[in-house]
Amino acid sequence: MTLNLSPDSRVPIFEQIERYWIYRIAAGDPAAGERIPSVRDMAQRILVHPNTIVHAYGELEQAGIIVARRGIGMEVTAEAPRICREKREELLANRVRELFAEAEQAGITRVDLVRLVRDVMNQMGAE
Amino acid sequence: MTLNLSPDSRVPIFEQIERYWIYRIAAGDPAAGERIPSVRDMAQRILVHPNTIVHAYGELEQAGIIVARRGIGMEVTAEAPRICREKREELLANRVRELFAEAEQAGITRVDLVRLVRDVMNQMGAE
DNA sequence: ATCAGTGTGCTAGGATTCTGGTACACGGAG
DNA sequence: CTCCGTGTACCAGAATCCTAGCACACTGAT
Repeated sequence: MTLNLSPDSRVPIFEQIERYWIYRIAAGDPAAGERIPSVRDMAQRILVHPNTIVHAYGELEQAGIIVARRGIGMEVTAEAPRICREKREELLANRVRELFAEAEQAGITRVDLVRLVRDVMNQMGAE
Repeated sequence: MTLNLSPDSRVPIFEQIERYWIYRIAAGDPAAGERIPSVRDMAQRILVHPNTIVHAYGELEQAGIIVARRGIGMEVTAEAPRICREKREELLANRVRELFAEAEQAGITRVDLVRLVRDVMNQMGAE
């Protein structure tokens, strides 16, 4: 799973970074007690200003997902896996809700929406 | 079909207005040759600054959906219905693609995604 | 003690979006 | 012609996001 930044996306970069770690921790890769890359390290990896990383990490810390250890790094908390799995569900559910809302405003019936979903799925390949 | 503005949404207000008319024209309500509300009238209706309406209408005009008639108003072009139906499909298809992309990044299998879609659908009621 | 690496705090500027206000040009009704 | 409603053009400010740079405080290894 790689972080693929979209600078032109409407979701801010700091939030793309935030989601990236939420999804990774939810998947169990950086487990509780382990650390995620330092602010400067992460900034250099993805070619983003350190302040943007600080912003993203600040959100994760406020959510209780990581804890800052001065001189050490950012450590994944014990509750992080549970929190991240919850947030993952919430994020995707919101996406689905947005899709339904858009379809409703567009006057598209659910049948046509299902057909559209199938078309897109086929178009993306059976991956 | 009512314009329900979301000022806190990530999609700019001018683009919400633009989509609103695309969906309405695609549905055939303001037919070709008819007019949509003037800049000032629309601004007063939805309590938004006229400049924001100008921005939205400018996008519609550049897409060939409306044509500005000075002293008269904004008139729906003959090609507008076709253009708007195409754009409607494109907008929704993009939403679906975004959902799949997000699910993939989150490490969610398609089976679980389908289950999530059903849950949200049931939660929204059988409307 | 010294040093490198870490998180933290601050100020500043550019880009985009929206709001606010003003002025000008065009067309139809009186 | 005069007036009103129309689209158009400009300038300015607030808010958010990102970039940029700098200084400071803390931790561990040397």
